[in-house]
Amino acid sequence: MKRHVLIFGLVGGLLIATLQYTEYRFVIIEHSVELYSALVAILFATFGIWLGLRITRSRETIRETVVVREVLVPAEAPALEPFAPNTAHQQTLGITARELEILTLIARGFSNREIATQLFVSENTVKTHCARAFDKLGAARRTQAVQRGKELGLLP
Amino acid sequence: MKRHVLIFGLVGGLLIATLQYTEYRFVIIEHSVELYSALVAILFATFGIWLGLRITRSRETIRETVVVREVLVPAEAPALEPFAPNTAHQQTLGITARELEILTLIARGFSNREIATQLFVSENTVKTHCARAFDKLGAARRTQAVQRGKELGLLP
DNA sequence: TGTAAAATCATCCGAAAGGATGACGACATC
DNA sequence: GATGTCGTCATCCTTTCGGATGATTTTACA
Repeated sequence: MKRHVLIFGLVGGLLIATLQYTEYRFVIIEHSVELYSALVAILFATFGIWLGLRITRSRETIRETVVVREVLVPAEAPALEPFAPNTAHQQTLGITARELEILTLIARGFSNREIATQLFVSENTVKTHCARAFDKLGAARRTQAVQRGKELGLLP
Repeated sequence: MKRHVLIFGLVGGLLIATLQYTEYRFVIIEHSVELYSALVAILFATFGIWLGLRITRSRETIRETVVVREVLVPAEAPALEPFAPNTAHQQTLGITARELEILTLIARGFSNREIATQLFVSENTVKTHCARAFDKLGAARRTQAVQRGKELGLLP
């Protein structure tokens, strides 16, 4: 904690030094004194805020060690339901069955190559389906496509 | 954190230096001081905002983990909204809070670059966190990591 | 005060993914 | 027979990811 005060003083001194050094030039430009003082004020204000945040931080971390260690069993075992994809959204978006099939495989974490192997098609085909599905979902990445798919109830 | 102070001082000094250097030109262009002051103000404002976000970030993440653990205490009632990640699995796998944070952003479909922007860190850092999280989860791809994370109750 | 864990950042390199585009055959429908 | 959709496959090119590795800084804790 001592270090912060030291840094504070150091920066302050440095600013004051530069202030003294550049003072004369600023006098030449009339009315720039107010500007300059405002700048310094802003500078010190932000720095002060920073310092305040910095100091108040270490106090809250102590609380963390107190609370920990409890629990288990979030109970996350949904029944084996066959999952019915939302065909309404699927059709309005124009997503074909094949594209949805590939989307589910993407959601399970398979790569394009693995998907191609599983479906007995070429990797290029998978990529084409991907591109079309992404376009229809408005997704730029497969993770985004998965997220959108789950939002729309297309994926389990 | 020392680096921030250094950057702070550096930017300040640089600005003052350029101020000195360009002073005469601004004298020639009469009364452009207002424009100049506005520019400097904007600069420092953005810098201050950046600094503030940068500083408060780590504190918020810490506070978040505290809240999460407090939520976990009533284990019998599976509350719907605030989603409590399974800390048991998280700790046995050695997944840190930061890694989990990045995992959730991955699950939401963000790219590494987007995540880096949101968290105010470099893309390289995000990639490092990714690599470690993937390793701990036994995942080779981000989609796979998301799938594993959901299986383990780490992600909503 | 020293240490260990965590977080940060970087570089190199190869693999994977994505965009754009064209093409071809099967099949259904009008 | 013309048209349209779907599935298939390809090439070229760019971007993104991921692995490996090393380094520094910050934080927590003993």
